[in-house]
Order: sequence, then structure tokens, then C-alpha cells
Amino acid sequence: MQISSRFTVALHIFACVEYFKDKCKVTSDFLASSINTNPVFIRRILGQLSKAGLLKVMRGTGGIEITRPLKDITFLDVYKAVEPIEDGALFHFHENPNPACPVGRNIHSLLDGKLLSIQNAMEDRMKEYTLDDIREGLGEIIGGKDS
Amino acid sequence: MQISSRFTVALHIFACVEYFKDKCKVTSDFLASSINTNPVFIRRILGQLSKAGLLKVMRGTGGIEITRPLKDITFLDVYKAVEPIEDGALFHFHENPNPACPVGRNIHSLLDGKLLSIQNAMEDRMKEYTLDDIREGLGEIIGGKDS
DNA sequence: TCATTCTGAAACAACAAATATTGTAATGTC
DNA sequence: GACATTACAATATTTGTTGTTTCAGAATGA
Repeated sequence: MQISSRFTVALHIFACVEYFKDKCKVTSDFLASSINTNPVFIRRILGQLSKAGLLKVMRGTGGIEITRPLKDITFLDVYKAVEPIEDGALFHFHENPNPACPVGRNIHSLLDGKLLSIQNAMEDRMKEYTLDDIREGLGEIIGGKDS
Repeated sequence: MQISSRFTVALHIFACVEYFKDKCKVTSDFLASSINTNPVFIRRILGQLSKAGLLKVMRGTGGIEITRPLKDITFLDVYKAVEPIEDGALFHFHENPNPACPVGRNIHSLLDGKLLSIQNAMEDRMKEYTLDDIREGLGEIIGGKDS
């Protein structure tokens, strides 16, 4: 199963906000057109991001403001904001293994540590990338020729 | 979004097959009862695992045989067998970003490398655990007192 | 004050994936 | 051939994602 597109869409949003901040007003309609989806979907994600304190959305007038320096927002911050998994576990267990079975009643204590370590490996790598890397990468790709 | 329970169920299956191999015949019904789900679900996963060459299911007579030494089957092998993600990408992009937007047409080349690196961090950690670790852990937990 | 523009939120539909349930056919052993 | 078991197909239920519509509220500027 893939991780939902909300994560990559959120990164796309940040990229747009940063890139267009001096060029034009960035609204949910504008973003929806760049991402090629509908404005409500964008607003839902914007809601999650602002609830997490990563940006602020101006009501009425429109426009989006990133609340922290780009290098202080990691991919993990964004991921956690838009993928609210219950109790934070990446891996889903089948509920209620049979307690009468020696394997069934011990499977959790057997696997939990290992699964957590796998999840941590992913999240630690997510911490290594920040929105500033996106800004920088975008500058390199687009350079002068593609604006 | 969580990764489907097929992965943890598959690990549970291997744990049972190993633990009960000398004690009783392990059938899909037996497994379903330990995991507390239905036999068909188990069979589908068994089908994926045997298609991947990790085990062999005896038809008619019943019983399951692991085809390789436990230490030669990693968590990643199991994961890949039961989570067949199209083109192997963990992260889902929204399709067709707007090519008329400088961000939209570059978002993929901007993010792909970073996302792949995150995915690789997870998969590399998965390679570090093998089914032998499960057998060992189960032996420690259950020890002599819990059989 | 009023019109405009925009966001926030709710309701609903379409769709896909995960899981459960059931029935039937095929297979291997005895 | 009888039996136990798996394989396969069809279907239902639930849940999550995404799209669509609608309406109320907030900021701004004329």
C-alpha cells in the first residue's frame, strides 16, 4: 500500500508558496491548478499544515505564510502533519491474535521493537531533508532559464 | 496511512510454521485461528509467499515448508512478497502536475531522489532482520515455561 | 456599507483497497 | 473412491482517498 499523496502534495504546496511568494498571491485555487487537483483537497491539507503550525493561511484576503525558517521544517514535520496515524505506528497489526496460542500471545512483544526500528530508520531519514533543500533544488533546476 | 496487515500477518505465519513444525500440522485453518482471522485471507498471503519462493504449501495433504534457511529470508523479502506496490514506489504522487507551472513540471525531478532515499532507508533496515531473529526471539520469550 | 475574493467546513459521491464470507472445483493421500 | 485440504471465484462490508457542491464567515477595498 502506498503512502497517500497528501505528503507529496504538501511538499508541492510548500515549493509553490516559496517560489511564488514575490511573484503572485498563492491561493488554494492557484495551488490546485499547479498540482492539478481541486481546491478543496488543497484546503484540507492546508488545514492540517496550519493546525501543525507550519504555515498560516490568511482568510478573506488569501495568501499563505510559512511560519518558520525553511531549514527548520523537515520532511518529517510535514509527514506527521498530513499523515495522522493512530498511535504513530507505521505497521498495522491484525487485531486480537489468539491468546491461547503461544505464538499468538507473544507476537507483539516479538515484533514491536523490530518494526519500530524500521519505522525509525525511515523517519530519521525524513528528518535529514528540509524545505530549504526544496528551495535550493528548485533554484538549481530552474536556474535562470526556466522562470 | 498504515502499511497493510499482510506484512505482520506473514511474519506471524512464518513464526507459527517454525514453532509448530514438529508439534502439529500447520494448515491455513490452524494459522487463521492463531492470527484470529479467516483462512482465505491466510491462503491469499500463503499464495503470495509461495509465488515469491519463500515457502511451499502442500496441497491435499496440508502442511507448509520453508524453502530456505531462516537466516536467508529477510523482513524485506517478506515485505516485497506481500506488498506488491506498482513500480516499487512507496510514496504516491498526485498524477499530472501542471506542466505550465515551473514548480509543477519540476516537482518530480526535485523530489524523486529524496523520496527514494527515504524508502531505501526503510528497506535497508528491513534487510537487517531475518526470520531467524524471530525464531530466536520466540525461543527467548517462551523459553521453557511457555509451550 | 457593499461587493468581491477568499477560506473553512460540511455533506455527499466515486473509487479503490483491505478484509471477511461463502461456495465450488481441483489436488494429493490413503 | 473417500477424505482432507488447498485453489479459485464471487460478493459484501468497511475504510480511506479524492472529487464535487454548497454555504457561511472573514478580510479588503471601493
